Amino acid sequence: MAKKIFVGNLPFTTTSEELKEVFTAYGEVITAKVVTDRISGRSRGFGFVEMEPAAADAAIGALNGQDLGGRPLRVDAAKDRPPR
DNA sequence: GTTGAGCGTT
Repeated sequence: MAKKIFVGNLPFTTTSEELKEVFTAYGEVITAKVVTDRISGRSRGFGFVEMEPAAADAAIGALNGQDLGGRPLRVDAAKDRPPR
């Protein structure tokens, strides 16, 4: 199983393809998904990326705190679907 | 046509 990465603070126009493109540049992206609000059907402005541990570490170290869309991108290790 | 802390569906 690969490592999960939490990606936040991204523009509302960002899609899963964009997220995958950005993360695939640092390693093999297993799955990339942007979380959209199921209640209203709009993007929540954050998503999840699954990659290998080495690639995930490289992507986190490279994209965490970086500027994307004019805002500091937030990249960190994600939790395993915690209950709200 | 709007918004801005956070951890997602099968």
